[in-house]
Amino acid sequence: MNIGSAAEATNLPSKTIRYYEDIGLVKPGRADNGYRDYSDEDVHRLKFLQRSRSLGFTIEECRILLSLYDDESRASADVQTIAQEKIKKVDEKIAELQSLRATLKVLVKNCHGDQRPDCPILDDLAGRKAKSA
Amino acid sequence: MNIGSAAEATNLPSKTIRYYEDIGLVKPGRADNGYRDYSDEDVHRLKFLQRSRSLGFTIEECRILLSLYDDESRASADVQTIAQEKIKKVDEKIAELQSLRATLKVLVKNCHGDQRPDCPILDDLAGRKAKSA
DNA sequence: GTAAAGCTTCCAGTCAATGGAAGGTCAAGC
DNA sequence: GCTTGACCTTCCATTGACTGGAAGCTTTAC
Repeated sequence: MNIGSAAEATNLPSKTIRYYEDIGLVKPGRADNGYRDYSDEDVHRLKFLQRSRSLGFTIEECRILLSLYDDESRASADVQTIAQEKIKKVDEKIAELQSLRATLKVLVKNCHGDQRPDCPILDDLAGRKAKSA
Repeated sequence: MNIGSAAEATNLPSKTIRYYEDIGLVKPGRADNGYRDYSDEDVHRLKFLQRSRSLGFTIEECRILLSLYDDESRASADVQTIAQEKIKKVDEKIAELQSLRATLKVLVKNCHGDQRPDCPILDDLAGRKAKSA
């Protein structure tokens, strides 16, 4: 299977697939004409990568997950630990964004949003104390 | 004021402050010895940048906000629009992370997390259908 | 035969810094 | 006066995970 078909099958851009090869995540064979040739197994690994990347695992985490996937004797607990750590990180990120959102909301609410040049958002960014709304 | 003091005053690393100068966001003067010399106004701009970056505005958005800040005749509505767009992006990101989190939770829940080699998380990543928990 | 699509490699750029090397300057202590 | 260390300078490389583009093959379609 050529890279274009692999790209279609995995929903990954060809560029990304070549990049994954560059960093050693997949090792497709080569056809006589020099084109990359993806086996079903290669495509499977690419799908694995697509799914785990879309779940927010970093490339290095994906590398570990793949090696655990390859390791017939791995402990299921090892994988669970990685996933749990990822959930924790996601939770932290969500909390951070929510706090950010709250601050932005306050700023927008206090801003009259018309053609006048005075703007409470800029005042806040500049560190000036805003009048209470 | 030397860069170290400016860094302390703004809670930004010196490296970052030099970078902001590189990309034209602040233009400190120079002392006779070649050291950067930050005026109160410079420090003020740096604080503005620190605050707006920490609120999730990109560098380019900060550049626009600063130019609006400099522009005595700007309309408050322009700033409000930028902030509202940012809120929308933050909302999208939060929703995405929450969906991600839900998926990870399901995976972890279905995983027995012991020393056995079979692992529903890897099965899912590999695209195999998991047995319902 | 020729044009387009698809493949190859290689290099540069993205974003927002961050790290480090090589070297100049300054203040304190002896 | 000398040394030590902190602080400053510039410049270049690296991060993460791709993405874009150029130059040049091969294959496919008509």
